Amino acid sequence: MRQAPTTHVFRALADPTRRGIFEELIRQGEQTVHALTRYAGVSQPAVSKHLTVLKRAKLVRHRREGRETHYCAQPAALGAMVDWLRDYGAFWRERFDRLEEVLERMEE
Amino acid sequence: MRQAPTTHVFRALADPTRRGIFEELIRQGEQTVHALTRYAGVSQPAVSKHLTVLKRAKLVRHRREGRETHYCAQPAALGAMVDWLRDYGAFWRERFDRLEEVLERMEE
DNA sequence: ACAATCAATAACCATATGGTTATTGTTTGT
DNA sequence: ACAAACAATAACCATATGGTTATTGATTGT
Repeated sequence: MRQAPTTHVFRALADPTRRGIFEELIRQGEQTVHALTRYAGVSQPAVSKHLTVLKRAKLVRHRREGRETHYCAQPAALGAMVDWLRDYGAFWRERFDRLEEVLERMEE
Repeated sequence: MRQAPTTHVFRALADPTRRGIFEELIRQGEQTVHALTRYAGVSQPAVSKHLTVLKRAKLVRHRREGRETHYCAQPAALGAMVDWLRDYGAFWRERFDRLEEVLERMEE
């Protein structure tokens, strides 16, 4: 059974270790697998597998540079999630007000 | 290892069948397990288990009425996801513009 | 009273998942 | 040339997951 892209994104971010890796890439920018392994608290192969899952969801992109591989976040893939929330979550107010503030700050 | 509430929400919505049940509850409002089973395309026990997972994430609430149980969506639990997106997804523009449109329409 | 309906639980199963250690293939520094 | 470093892959393992059928408990209609 082929998975819809939305499901790929949701599933990829469902695991806390994997979400942590993605968050780290957002915060710190491009990182090598080595650096991410130091951060993640699991083995290097585990990190590589997580990165594969994130890559399948298009949440990360990689760039080879000699013996090291640099990964960076591609937050555009979060679009699927934002769209879904707009469709199914926007009925409910409040939290979106705070999001609106963020948007206003972004206008500056 | 205890799971953070954010992880509960992400995990609950990662499964397509479960997400479908939640979407149905958002769209159609309160439903009995029976009605959801007709919709979901899996067995009644499977639906019950999915509802348990959604309940753990506080995405649904239930109300007993005689022999039937009525479930309804609690979209407030999506707040965890919106917050997370604001923190890690808001760096990136475009899709948020469309979300902004939604917010503007909601002003009316 | 009793058959039927509804929903939860139990018991089970196959597969997916998240982790490990070991290995391999490159690339790099000396 | 060669040892070390980096990252991917292989092989493996325990447990979680998503499904099933069977059963149970409660409620309802006749």
